[in-house]
Amino acid sequence: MEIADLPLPGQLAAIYIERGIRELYPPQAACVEAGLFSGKNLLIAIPTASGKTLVAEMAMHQQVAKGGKCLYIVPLRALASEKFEEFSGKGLRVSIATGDFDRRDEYLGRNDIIVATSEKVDSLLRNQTPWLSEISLLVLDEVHLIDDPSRGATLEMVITKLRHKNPGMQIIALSATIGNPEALAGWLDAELVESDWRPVDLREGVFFLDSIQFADNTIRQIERRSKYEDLDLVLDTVAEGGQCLVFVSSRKNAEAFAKRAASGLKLANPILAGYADRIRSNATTDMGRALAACVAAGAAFHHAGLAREERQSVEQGFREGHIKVIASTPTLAAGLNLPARRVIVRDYLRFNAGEGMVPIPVREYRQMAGRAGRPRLDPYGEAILIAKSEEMVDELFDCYIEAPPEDVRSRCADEAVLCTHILSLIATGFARERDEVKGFMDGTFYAHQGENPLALNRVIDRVLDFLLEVEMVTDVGGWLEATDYGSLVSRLYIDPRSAELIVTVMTGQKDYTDVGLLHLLCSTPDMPTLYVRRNDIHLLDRFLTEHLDELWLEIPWNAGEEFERSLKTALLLADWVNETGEDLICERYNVGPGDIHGMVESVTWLVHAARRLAGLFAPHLVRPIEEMELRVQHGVRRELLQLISLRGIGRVRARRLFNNGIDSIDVLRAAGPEKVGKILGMGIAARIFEQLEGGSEEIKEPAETQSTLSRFR
DNA sequence: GGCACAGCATTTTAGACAGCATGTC
DNA sequence: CTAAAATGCTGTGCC
Repeated sequence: MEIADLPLPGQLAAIYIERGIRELYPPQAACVEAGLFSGKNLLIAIPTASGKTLVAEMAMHQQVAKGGKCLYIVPLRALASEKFEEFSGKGLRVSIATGDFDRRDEYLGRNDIIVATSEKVDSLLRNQTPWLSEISLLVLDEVHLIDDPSRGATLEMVITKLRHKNPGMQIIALSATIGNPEALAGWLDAELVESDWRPVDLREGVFFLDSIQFADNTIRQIERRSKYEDLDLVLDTVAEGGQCLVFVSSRKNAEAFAKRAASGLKLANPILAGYADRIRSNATTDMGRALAACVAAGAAFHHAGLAREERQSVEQGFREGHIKVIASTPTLAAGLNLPARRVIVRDYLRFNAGEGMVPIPVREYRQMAGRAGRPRLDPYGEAILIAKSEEMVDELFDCYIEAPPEDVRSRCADEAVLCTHILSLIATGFARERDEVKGFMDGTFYAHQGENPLALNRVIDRVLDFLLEVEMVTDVGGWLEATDYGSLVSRLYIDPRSAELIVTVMTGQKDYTDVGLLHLLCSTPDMPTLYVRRNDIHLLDRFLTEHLDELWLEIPWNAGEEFERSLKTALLLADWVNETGEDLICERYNVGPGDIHGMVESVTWLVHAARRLAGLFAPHLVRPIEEMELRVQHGVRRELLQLISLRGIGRVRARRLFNNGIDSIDVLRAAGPEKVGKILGMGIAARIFEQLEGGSEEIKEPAETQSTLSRFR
């Protein structure tokens, strides 16, 4: 099927042809035949990298040409920016909406295509964003994530809500290969397009000792080049001019493998040295320096502990072909499009709390294997599992290569997850009575799958009882309505159980303490907490003996792991707002810069929520929490709050000014550009003074921010 | 006494969404 | 309250 024959707006067809895309891949053509351009809903279950995005893009352009508006939902923020880039510059107005990056809502609605995470869309729905009802085409990237235990329900609810709102809307759902695509297609009233066609051949096999046995029964001997078999597999690919992606089960494994690979490869060239220098010069931790050393030799590791720049360097270095191997935790499995000639799944077991080492799902193996083979660059892709014993060879064939992927199933019936969604249903008027809530749930995938409806009803009743009891919802003669409290919680996008904990503790609290607040927030189900190691117990004990009275929450008599985790996390954050160096924090808590960033991000969101809740229930705490909100955002002590209100001044520069006797904006102004220039450099000083000239009303004084109460209603 | 090392005991274990209003070194 | 792999620790044997 030729591009030129499709009903595409002229410019898009021209762009495709200019880029060498003249003909559709067979699965893409199948989508057209299934009714892509005639408004049919489609569920497209085909392998990664076989052109799903293009299908969606064509439909979006056609839809916009008809005067429609498109919403493209992705599971990851990184994916949102990847898609945003891809859709931009093709004649349509494209925008991105994620928690960390978006344009203002009113402008968002003026775009033709909006790329957003499912949580962001949920949040927009909760805030009654008007343009959502104009959406005429909904694209769901990676719909199989509806099966994700923690986030799947959000996606399912968002889909259900949007369909409820816009009954005529076209849906294009993109999915990895799954076991029960018919069920999902049935729910979405969609035509199913299924295929295992790939633009690059994929050869799957199992490696044991010194040879790979492929699924087509061929065998490939791997030359012994090192004393590690898994490394030989890498060196073999590199010797042939390919790149490798190695999936392992833990960060430690990833780092260890990268180091081994580095010493096995021993590459050295100016480009790699350049990457290594870039990483090393920004590195504040041992981990960063280790990464730089690996990269210098052509290897790298990749996991969530890396700083953003480190991650980007690694990805870029690999994409450009200089870095030959990345040893990665699952970060790279589902995220960015980073293909390699050979994918090695070294660890097929992964630790799971409560279950021990569990085999990873087939779907995840497929996801990783799908990374093998770069279209147009590699002659073929290889996905290799590593067997640890002779018997495992056959077993790996049976359990992964030949195994059908798992079914997806709804995660809606989970009480904890449902709590937040039912509150939002009521707060936004989707449901006003108990039966309407249940009626709404009839539109979910859960109901479609015919899973026990009574069980769901029981959960709904329990959740509603909880929401009534904590007064987030009122029931006047069967008429359900969110209270101011409930409506705020829904819009803040926090778990009602978190809100309730925060509120009960805050209202019984007279004196504000930093640790009290931080520990409270870390005890909330919305806060991811750190793993507590044996050694940390000393740290925690020492803190408790000295600062016990500062905690807001009582130590439970049977203080267990949960308590220790929240306390450790709170201590890390307390260090952060006391300007403890990043390197020290990393060492003390055994985390990477990326972890710090993640935790700061989460707690900033929760401090904000706590401040708004304090506005309703504990006005005396608003001011100090407001202060903490800024401190946690910037990682500074109280004394720097004035300085960081200036643009261009962050944690480090503010501290430098302060230590040079400049402790306020007035003093800064009096000091003059020369003195400030000596401390921070002339360029920055100039920018600061330009800002000061520009009128002081632009500078937000932390002490003057408007009261929270007036903002609420 | 000091060292190497086997063998046993203990420790550790992936990821990443959301508010709000604009900018770090 | 999982189980595999990495790490830590103890004790033995040897010089």
